[in-house]
Formats: sequence, structure tokens, C-alpha cells
Amino acid sequence: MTNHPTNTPCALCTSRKFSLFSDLPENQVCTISDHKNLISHRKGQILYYEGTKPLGIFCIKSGVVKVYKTASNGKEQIIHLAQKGDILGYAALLGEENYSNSSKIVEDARICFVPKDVFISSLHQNPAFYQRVTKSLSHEIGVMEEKLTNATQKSIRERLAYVLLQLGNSYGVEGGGNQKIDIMLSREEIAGIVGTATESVIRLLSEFKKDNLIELEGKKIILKDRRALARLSDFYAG
Amino acid sequence: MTNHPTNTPCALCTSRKFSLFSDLPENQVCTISDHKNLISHRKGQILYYEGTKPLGIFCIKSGVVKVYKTASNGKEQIIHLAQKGDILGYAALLGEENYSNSSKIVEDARICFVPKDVFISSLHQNPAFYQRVTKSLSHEIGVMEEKLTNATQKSIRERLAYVLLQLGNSYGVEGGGNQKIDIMLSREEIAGIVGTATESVIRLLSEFKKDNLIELEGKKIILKDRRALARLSDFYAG
DNA sequence: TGTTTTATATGATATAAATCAGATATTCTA
DNA sequence: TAGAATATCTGATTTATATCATATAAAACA
Repeated sequence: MTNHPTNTPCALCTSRKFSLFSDLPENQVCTISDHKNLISHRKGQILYYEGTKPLGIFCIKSGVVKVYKTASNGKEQIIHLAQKGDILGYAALLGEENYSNSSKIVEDARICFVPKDVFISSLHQNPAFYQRVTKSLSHEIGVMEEKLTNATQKSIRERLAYVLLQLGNSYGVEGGGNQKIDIMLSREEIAGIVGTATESVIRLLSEFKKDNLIELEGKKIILKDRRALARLSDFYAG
Repeated sequence: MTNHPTNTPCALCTSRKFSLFSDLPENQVCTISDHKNLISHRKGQILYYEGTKPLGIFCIKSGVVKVYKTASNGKEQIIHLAQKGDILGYAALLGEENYSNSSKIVEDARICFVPKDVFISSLHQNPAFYQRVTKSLSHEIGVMEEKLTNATQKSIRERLAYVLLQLGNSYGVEGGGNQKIDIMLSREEIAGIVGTATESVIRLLSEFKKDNLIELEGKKIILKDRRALARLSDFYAG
């Protein structure tokens, strides 16, 4: 497989520093680099579909990807918003199962595809790397347990407040004491993260705005009072 | 460490056949066997607490254990009911994190404890075993995604119907065309699995009974019409 | 065995959130 | 740039489910 001119070598990729591949030895980075394929994706494109067979992993160099499940009522439950440095699809590969979720581009993205056998052999060649991947899988389980517990035991208001804080942590840009969530998400997508109806998100955001917790700048949300949001998000805090 | 007289060697353990350890080579089984410790636990005892440091893994030989998270409102969200052959605590170990959940005995149990280093070195000695464990972790992520999606997108009635069918699969005893869920769970615990209030479970069970979907025999539930329950559990099925 | 405690059951009520409906605003595209 | 399509917003209404209250049944206990 030949590299496309825009196919930055992994050795030079700035996003790699944030990824599971961050401290892979140079020779392994090169092997992966030689076999990877960088593809540009536009908003709305599907990266893979739930139920299909994984053929490799995706490394996000830039952009935002939503990982979601389509419920039987047709709504999308967003599991995770992935950004630069995030690796997608390795759980399905290691689980030797078809994809348990779908993924779609939320903000134009450049994503490298690494074929299955290249990834798997890099794992086996490097026990420390294998261990980091396993660690990441294990961590993910804990995260999911937390999400499940929040979903069943907290109100939509609490969950929305929590999601806003998380989005602030991942996509926040500081400015004037406030934090702007610098990512283009539709209200429907926010609803998909929280696990609620679009109208509920819209209504609660208006309410948060009225209570001076947030500010709305077009589709983007600015967090004005994170302490209050934190209090709102948890029964006991504060 | 000396084995207690009741400490059946793993080589002879019938529960091992159902576990991740099922096709471990004999010498490795013996190593584990020499270092494990069988302990009997009574209903209500805690196996480990969320937030504490894992020191090894637990292999369930008999009995039932609930794995749960305590929400900020004090309610227990049950993540999983573990039974013979199930291994607990390896995700925390491999994630190098404290336990993300707690576990408590639901039905008197005999459980072997295998110290961390014995388990970890058996993984490293046996790549195929390591791979099976990784596969299991990956699978668990998919299961959790499904649970999260159900929790946010389905009604309590649908989720309860689904939980009853699952319990039937795991703990069902066939008889007279019906399936008896042969496990002692309180209504509160069923509520903890579904992620709802105890009263809602009681009410819906009465309703299911009235509709001839189930029968109540003390605390135990008998599934009379699984097709109807399946239809009830999913928007599209049927 | 009787007494206390805990679990189950059922009714009444409150409420959060979904759904339905319509208005305005924004984005797309021809 | 006008018109169509889509997204956001707000209101009205419905509904599922939590909560509160109380009764009965079962289990634990002394």
C-alpha cells in the first residue's frame, strides 16, 4: 500500500501524542505508518455501521466522530464523542465480534485506517502496548458502568448539566472566566448524549440560560457558572 | 499458602468449565490451584467495595453475586448478576484502577480468590489466555452499550420484560412448558437491575400476572408467556 | 410463640419528561 | 437571492413513573 502525499507519517503526527500509540517505539510506529491510510471525512459521513465486521482500527487525527447505537425507536444513543488521538474500533476487533455501535462524522475529520493484522501484530510484538490497550478497555467498562448508573438514577436536568460540564472539559475554550464549548452539536445530538428528547434539551437549555448558568451563542454553549452546574448535576455535591 | 481441606483443586472444579479458565493447560491450572483460596460466603456479605484496591480476582464456584454501583441517591444499580464460572474483578486489575463497583453475595456462595500476581503472570505466560480475557473485556463493553441504550430509550415496562427474559435464560428451570426463575431476588433487587423504583417493579409484576404473562410463587417468578414478554420488551419485535 | 422488623402490595397523588402542535429562525440549494 | 427544507424554540397536553402513605404478609428474632 502506498502512502498518499497527504499521508503524514505517524512519527510526525501530533495527534498520536494523545493516543494509545503515544509511546510506541519508533520501528513499530514506522510499520504502522507504512500500512495506514489517511482519509478525509466530511460531516455526516458514516465511518462504520453497527453489525458489520471490523477490518481495522481508526485513529482520529482531527475532527469529531460520534459513536452511537440506534435504538429500536430510531433514536441515536451517543456512547462517546471521539476526537484527535482517540482510537475507534479496537474493542470490536479484540472482541472478535461485529461492531456493537455505529460511528459518524460530527465535524470534518482526518482519520487514519490501520488494517487489523498490522494492529494485532503490533500488539503481540509489544507486551507493554498490549497492556495499555487492555487497560484502556478495562477503563472503558468503568466509564460505561457510571453512564448506566447515571442514566437510571438521575434526572434529565442532572444529566444535561453533567454532559455540559464534560463537553466543557473535552471541547472547552476558556475566555473571560467562562468556558465555551467549541464543538458544533445539534440539539438533537446533545439529546442523544443525554439520552432524552430533543425538546427537553432545548427547554432545559433555555432554563439554564434564564438561571444564568449558561449563555447561548448560536448552536454553541458557553458555561458561565460551572460550580452551579456541578451542584445541579449531582444530588450530593455542594 | 496452604490449601484448606475443602479447597477443591481447580483441575477438578466443575465450575471452571464455564469460565475463562476453561481451556487453560494443566500446569497453569495447578499453579493457580496452589495459590488460590476458597472461601464460603453468606448472603449479604460484601466481596469488595467500590473505590478500594483490587488485590486479585474472584472465581465463583457456586452461588450468586450482584455487582452494583451505589448511586448518589443511595440506590443500587445492579450491573451484573454473577454465577458459577464467572470471574470478578479482573477489569479493575487490568485497568490498574480501584474497583468501579461493589459486589455482594445474593445467594450463599463459594468463591475462590486468586492473588493478582498469580493471575497476571498466568496471562503473560499464555497469550491465548490473555487473548480470551481481552476478548471478554471487549465483549463486556458491547453489553454495557446495549444496557445504556435500553436504559435511556426504553420504558420501565419494556426493560422489566427484558430483564425477566434474561433472568430466565440465566437462572431458568423448565417445567410444564413454563420457565421458573430459580433465584432469590427481592423486588428491590429486581428494581436495581431494571433501574427503577421498587414499587414500579411490584406494580408491573402484578400487571404481568394479571395479563397471564407470569406467575408469582412467593418471591420467585415463573414465565408463562415468553413470546409475549419478548414482544413487550422490544418496540419492533413481533 | 408472640413480637418486632422487613418485604410486598396497592392506592392516591405529584411531577418530570415525552409527545404533539405550531411558530420562528436558520441553513441549504436551486 | 428566493424558496424549500431543516432546526430551534415555546406552549399545551398527556403519560409514565416516582413518591408518599398505608395495609397486609412474610421473615427474623428473642
